[in-house]
Amino acid sequence: MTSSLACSVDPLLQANYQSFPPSHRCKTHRRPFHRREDLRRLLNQSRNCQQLLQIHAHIIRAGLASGDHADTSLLYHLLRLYSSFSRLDLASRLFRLLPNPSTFAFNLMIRAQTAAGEPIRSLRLYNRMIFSGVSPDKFTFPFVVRSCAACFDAAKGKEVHAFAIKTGFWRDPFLLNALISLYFSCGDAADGLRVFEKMRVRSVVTWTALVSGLLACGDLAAAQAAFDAMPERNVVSWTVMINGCARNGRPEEAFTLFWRMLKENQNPNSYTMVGLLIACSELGSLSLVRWVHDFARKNGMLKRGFYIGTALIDIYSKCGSIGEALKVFDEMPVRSLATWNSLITSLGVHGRGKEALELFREMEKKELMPDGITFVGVLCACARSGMVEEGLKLYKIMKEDYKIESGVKHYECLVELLNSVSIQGKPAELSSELSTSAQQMLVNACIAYGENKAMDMD
DNA sequence: CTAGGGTTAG
Repeated sequence: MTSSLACSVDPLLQANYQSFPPSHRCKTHRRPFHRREDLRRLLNQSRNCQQLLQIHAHIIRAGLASGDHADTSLLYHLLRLYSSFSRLDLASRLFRLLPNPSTFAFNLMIRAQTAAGEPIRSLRLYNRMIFSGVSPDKFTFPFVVRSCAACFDAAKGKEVHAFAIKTGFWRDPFLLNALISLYFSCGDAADGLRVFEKMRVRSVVTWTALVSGLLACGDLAAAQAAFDAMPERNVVSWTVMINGCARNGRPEEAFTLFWRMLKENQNPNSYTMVGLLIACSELGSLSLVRWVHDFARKNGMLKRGFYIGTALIDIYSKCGSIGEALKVFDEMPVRSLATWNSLITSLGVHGRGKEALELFREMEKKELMPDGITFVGVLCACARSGMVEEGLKLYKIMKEDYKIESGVKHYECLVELLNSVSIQGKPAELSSELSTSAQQMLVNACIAYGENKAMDMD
């Protein structure tokens, strides 16, 4: 029974087909599907990745995955669905097995790689596409330019730009808008502006890309002028401008823009709220944070997503209200790593080290991968709550178990840890306070920190 | 299958 699957190339899928419990397999499908229409219908109805894998197995069994009867449209459909479920791993496996990947297949993969935060792979794929003689189309170029932007590679962007001109896509608005963002985000304002000026039809998106680019270069005045000159504005344009003011030391203007936006009947969304919260942190006004929070709640923006919640935790804490930060965390429907990091850091800063560590443990239990920022949070929490031994133990865990490189921030926390020993009035002989291995680690850390500052403190 | 905008360390 395995033979028909075995020739089908991918052990993962073979194992997958076999791993379905017989009951499940039989209930939905008595026997493998052979008809393309059935398979297509199933693909259209699929709600999760498990189902996709199952259908994939059926496609293979029906002999439609390779050879003379390969049904490329089915496979491309499947490829699209894998990437829409953010399963880059499965998409790449499938992609590798396609006999002659079409432009469409390459486009899907190039886009999926960038979306997964792998812009370099995305660019490599583009190179391979060109090299193997598959012609790019109008979809390809915007994806590739966005990958260049993610790599801050303006030179590669120019190459792609040139090739797009050569192949006749020089006036594609999707490409040109992407190029504006690319050049500005690489600090190349002159080229960004040149693209903008050459465009004959400028959509809201084009204008917004310009405003956003000018803000990224810190040119608030030019951005403001461009914003005022826009023929029409939408939520994104307003949000970009609000965010830009908030991040460039003009929090009041961020709010002024927000009132204007409401007056012009533009509906703000969660992106807008985050911009306002950044402005709040600049203003340090707890009541204003509460107002924004309330506005977001009343407009149903807290029911999904984690950006507003994460920003709220950070800002409530910075405005002194750790209680409200905790409440936000508890009520969040979804959390990201940054959400956890934010609360851990907040608790630490507020001297509630024990709770910070509890939260860290809970995170580990949930098999959420901590990162360098998490450890800055826990180490700082330990330092401020005088938990020296725990701090050093965590530092060790960070390096040995999680293989996270320590950066300057981590060393700073270690120095603070050391300080906290003397703050507590225990004179600087760490010997009485720390285990031998802890002492050794501390010494090593201080040496690695590169200066004797740390040692001088005791 | 296309575009422009967001969270955490300091």
